Amino acid sequence: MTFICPRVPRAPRSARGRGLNKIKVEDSQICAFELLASLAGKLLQESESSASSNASEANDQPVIGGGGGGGVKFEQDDDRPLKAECLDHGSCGESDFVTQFSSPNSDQKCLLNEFPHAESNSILERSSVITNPNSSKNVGADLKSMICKSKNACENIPGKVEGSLDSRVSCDSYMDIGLSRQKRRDRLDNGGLIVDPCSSNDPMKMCMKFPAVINSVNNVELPSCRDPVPSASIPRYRNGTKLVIRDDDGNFTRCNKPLTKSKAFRPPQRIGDRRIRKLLTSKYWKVAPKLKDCEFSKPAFLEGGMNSRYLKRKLSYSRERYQHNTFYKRRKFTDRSVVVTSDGGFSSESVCNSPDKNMTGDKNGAAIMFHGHQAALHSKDSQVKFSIKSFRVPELLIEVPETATVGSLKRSVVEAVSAILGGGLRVGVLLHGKKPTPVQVPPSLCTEDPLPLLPCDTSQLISRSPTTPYFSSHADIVTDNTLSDSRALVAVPPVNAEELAMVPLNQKSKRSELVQRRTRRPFSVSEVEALVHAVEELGTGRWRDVKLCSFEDADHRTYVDLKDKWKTLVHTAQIAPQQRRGEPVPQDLLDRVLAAHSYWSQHQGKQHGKNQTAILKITDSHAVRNGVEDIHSI
DNA sequence: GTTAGGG
DNA sequence: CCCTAAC
Repeated sequence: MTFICPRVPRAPRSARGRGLNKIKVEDSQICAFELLASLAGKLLQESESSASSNASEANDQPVIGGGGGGGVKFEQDDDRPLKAECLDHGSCGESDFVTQFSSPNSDQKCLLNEFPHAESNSILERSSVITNPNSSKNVGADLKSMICKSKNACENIPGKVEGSLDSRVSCDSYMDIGLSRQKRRDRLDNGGLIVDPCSSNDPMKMCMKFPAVINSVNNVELPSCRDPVPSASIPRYRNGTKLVIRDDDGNFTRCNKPLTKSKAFRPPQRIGDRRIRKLLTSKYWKVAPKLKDCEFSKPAFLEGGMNSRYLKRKLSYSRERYQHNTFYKRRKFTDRSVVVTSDGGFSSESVCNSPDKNMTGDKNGAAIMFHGHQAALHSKDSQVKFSIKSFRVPELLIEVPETATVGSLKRSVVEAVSAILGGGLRVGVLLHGKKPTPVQVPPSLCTEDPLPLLPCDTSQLISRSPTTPYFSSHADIVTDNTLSDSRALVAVPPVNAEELAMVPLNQKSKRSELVQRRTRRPFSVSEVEALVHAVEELGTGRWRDVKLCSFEDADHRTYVDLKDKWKTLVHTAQIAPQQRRGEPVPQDLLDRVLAAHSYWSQHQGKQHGKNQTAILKITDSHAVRNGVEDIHSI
């Protein structure tokens, strides 16, 4: 899975910004998916294997993933006891599962971290579970795992885990995630647990297929939140990438610059609104060299809490038309900083809206949120839900114009990634070396075939869910314990409408998804009357004047709207009453519409003055009811 | 930025 | 209502 796009070399400022700049992100490539799959597999595995464990109050949000790697957080349901082996700790206060990924290059084996028993909380439990995948088939364990990007991670200390975790990703159609009883005490200097996506059996092969390899720099650490030895902990953000795009000047994408002022004379909103809206169009998404990101994004960024509509009005008398959805959506995008890192990592960090504010992502990996729902201990149903908060794209080349602005760069990245993932995401999980029953999840919004994101055999597809690079999408993996063969069921719950709206699933829907239509606001009779009157006076070719004349205060009516309405009015007046829909328009108004339409059609509509008088006459005459012909006679 | 039309 | 070509 290599995505090649133009790269933007980090050249001297002078050099950059000239000619066609290209951005290439390819360093420290990581197969986030592998990692994710591995984690998911572990989780599932754990579910199965874990025979008994006390549920822990997972108040803390354990975070997996060091600064460099994807963070995976496993948290246990408060409500539901986790059936796992607790190490004499009774209840585990937290289910922290910290994992670190080390550079795959160096070692393709999964390293097992050992956590002090005394201090380990749920981690120990989980570790034990992992260690003994086969120990129990009763999956009472209720795991709620969340991969979060957390700043708290820094506080976490890598712990040791008894047992070994072997996560491997097979090169064939699916990811093979398995747990190995064999303890691998290979530890990285960072002391993190290493999960190597690459199959230990055939590392080379793995690497070849998955260019993205975990760099040592990008190790994912799974520190134990309760690790007694803070010193062992590795700063999460050591290598963590806060995705922020900087321009050549080092300016961050988030712009504090206020929106440009609006014209004093004409309704200022036009400029801003139009511009904003245009920016949202595909054309601008591709390249918006001359547009300042700040112009449209700033409010969203800075005014995160503000009502988008309010912002617009405050900023530029914007019309509801553009403000509402546009800003809203943009804010959604912009709230998440996207960074193109020189080290090749593409990732995003999203503002986690979830209760867990500790969501942390690793630049190298994907952050996965696991929602564990464990049924009763005796329940046969065990569910593990996870959502991908972010993940890394091994290679992404984006071509941008030299004049590209920060905003355009960001959009380009988003677009490119969206294109890559637009078709959906395939995730294969293999538990205990068993091939899960392929489960196809109808992509809720995908209309196109998914792009072969992974060199996997589609036959092994067990999960296919629409997702996006950094915008949270939720795919729930449900493990049905009733299935002895470790079949993993993947359920894709309805996605939040807003999320969907902001997540382009494919090229085709991208535009439509990006810009939401304004809410429909049918013209009232009074509005129609005002419109008719204005057109009678001004003609049909001066919509801006019509707007200013009769709808100046109606921010939600643009002159284009008025023009459109007139068009529909004319049509309405020409069809049989039975065919008309919506709020009935008084026939007299429709007659006036026809009259004016006919008149201005004959008079090219732009002159008024004398014509205005004429139209007034027309409307007052009975000729109106007799159709166009009568008007001509006038 | 507006206008005019198709979608 | 949206999108855009053409002004």
